[in-house]
Amino acid sequence: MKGRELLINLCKACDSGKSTAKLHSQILKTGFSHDGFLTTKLIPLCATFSSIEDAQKLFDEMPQRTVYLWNSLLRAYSKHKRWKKTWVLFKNMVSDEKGEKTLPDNYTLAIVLKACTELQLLKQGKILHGYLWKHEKIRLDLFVGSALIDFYSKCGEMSDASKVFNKFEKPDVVLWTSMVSGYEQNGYFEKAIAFFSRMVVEEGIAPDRVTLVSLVSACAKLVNLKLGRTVHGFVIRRGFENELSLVNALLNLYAKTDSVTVAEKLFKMIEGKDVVTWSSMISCYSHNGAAVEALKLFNEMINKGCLPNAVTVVCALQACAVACDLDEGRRIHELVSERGFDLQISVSTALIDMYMKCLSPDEAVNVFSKMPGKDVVAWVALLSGYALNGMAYKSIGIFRVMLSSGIQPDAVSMVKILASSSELGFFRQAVCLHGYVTRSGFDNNAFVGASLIELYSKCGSLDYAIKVFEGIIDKDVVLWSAMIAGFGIHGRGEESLKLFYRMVKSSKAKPNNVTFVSILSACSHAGLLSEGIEIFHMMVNDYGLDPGSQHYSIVVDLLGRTGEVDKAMDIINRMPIPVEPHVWGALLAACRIHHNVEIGEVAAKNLLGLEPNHAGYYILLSNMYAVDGKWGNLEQIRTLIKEKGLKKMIGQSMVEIRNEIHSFVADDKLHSECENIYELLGQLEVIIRLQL
DNA sequence: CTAGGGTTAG
Repeated sequence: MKGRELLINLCKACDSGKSTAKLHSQILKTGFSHDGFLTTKLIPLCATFSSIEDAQKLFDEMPQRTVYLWNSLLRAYSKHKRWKKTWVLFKNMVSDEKGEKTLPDNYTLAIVLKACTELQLLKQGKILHGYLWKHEKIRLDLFVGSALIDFYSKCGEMSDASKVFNKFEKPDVVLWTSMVSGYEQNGYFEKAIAFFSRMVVEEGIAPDRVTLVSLVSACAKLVNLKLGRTVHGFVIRRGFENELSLVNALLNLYAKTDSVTVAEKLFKMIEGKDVVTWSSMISCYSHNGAAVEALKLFNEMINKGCLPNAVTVVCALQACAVACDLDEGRRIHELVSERGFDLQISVSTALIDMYMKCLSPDEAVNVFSKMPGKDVVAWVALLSGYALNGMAYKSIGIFRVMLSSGIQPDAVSMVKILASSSELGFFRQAVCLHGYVTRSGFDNNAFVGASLIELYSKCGSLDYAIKVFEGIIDKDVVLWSAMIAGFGIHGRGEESLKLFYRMVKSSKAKPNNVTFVSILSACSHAGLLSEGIEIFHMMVNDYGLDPGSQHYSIVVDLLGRTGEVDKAMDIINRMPIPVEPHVWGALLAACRIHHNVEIGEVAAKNLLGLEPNHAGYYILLSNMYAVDGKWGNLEQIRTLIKEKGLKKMIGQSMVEIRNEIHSFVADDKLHSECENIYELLGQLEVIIRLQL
């Protein structure tokens, strides 16, 4: 064999840094160091086994630079995700400055378009696309095509992606898949599914594992369990059930469709679980309120030697928040700091949220203040957290600071600030925020509209809520639900019912689980027992909806308020789903009102078994004993609270004086103090909200 | 020499 051929064959055999270095020195010795073909082979080897700098050196030493040589270096940088460098290199390649302009080929364009995608260089990518008009051969290359489609879809330009796709007479499965996942990633889930069925039914193209991943993701986002299960069946028939990414996507589907038991079964069957598998299952538990299982799994994962990544800790922190488990949350915080995960905004934000939900706002603020870059999600976690901790008066100030630091709110953050303000109940602030919503063009968003309705309702201004509601012509189900709830919290159950039936009769919007929460609780607040029970039956029989534990707790509450404690107990005994704490809580509260210590103790026993660290429930129980004069039992409970070191949220009261809100820790003196201020200032409204 | 995909925070 000739020397050069031998070296080429040696390239193929290289599988380590050592063998690469050996080969390199051999090439130098035998005088082939300027051989273009050999160097093109050597560059990727160097980049993988040695360093990208060494690969660059090889390139720099070449007297002549062919398009192949450029491509190998470009690909090396792209493999190392050095996108900026890739882009700069490409510009050097095609620039005429030193008279060494090299024309890019289809390989070059696929790489560079990928760099544009990652760097979100929309304008530059479009220029490249324009360049292709004159180069049909490159343009119709399938690899360039998929890179272009991916570029447009990741820049959020699906119409352009579709234009590229349509230029291909015979798109292959990758091109079809790029479109399906493009629609999926841009939130057009139905379109993704429609595109998939066009591909399979009309074109007869067999989807591969990647296509199915995108399809399953679309099902998960649409919370479409039925279709998802069909796809799962298809996956098994095609023999893809060991494809990890695909199974992980299916696991996520079951997580998002509240099919915890199915998810558990699938999880146990998965061989070679990776960090995504574990994270998905942890997230599944957190998402479905099974925080204890989530944290158990998190520890099991670590014990089994699977290293959690930033996403995993976010899922675990969510579980801590759900479980109100401050200790575990702090432990994970330590782990996060050790690994340096807290540099990621999502992790720090999850920490803020966790501390807030565990009622430790100081620790949350501490995390927030240490964050180097704060995005809108972090700000909103902070301001919602304050509201959650009884300091809603701080939220609006934080919102202002956020705006002045140049962060643009999105629809979700508007919903959150409106919700935080509704905790406060200041009418004037509601009007201001309403103005902001209108000026910023958020008023066509159904969720924002619903939040406004809720805000006005909670500020005591049903008239304004109705105005917002009636002002929206195309009423979404969330708007109906919000308005029904609005009447409900004012005790105007009859009007809630009227509105509910108006919706059923005249609107295209169909009541969903949330609507039934609103109408049932409206009935409960107004004591409309028979009407409420009728609605509950309607939900099951006419709408085929499965009542969640929230619906059950309202029905228990409804029965409890009207004194039917035994019937409430009966309902709980016949529940087809696990009885969650708040259902027992509703029963306990009813027992307190109606002095039913016997059932009350049953409720309390179950309740404290499920949530042993919730101070509120102990207080409810102790109040029940107090009403009944069972001071011994009461003392026991109080001691228990002390022993466990349970935290009760600090009650705060607020006064608005000349547009500024002042807060006080609630005590007996406060009421007279507020009254004094009110008297002193006469025209000012005084709001006192004492919390348990 | 090359492509499309899975878990996360308000």
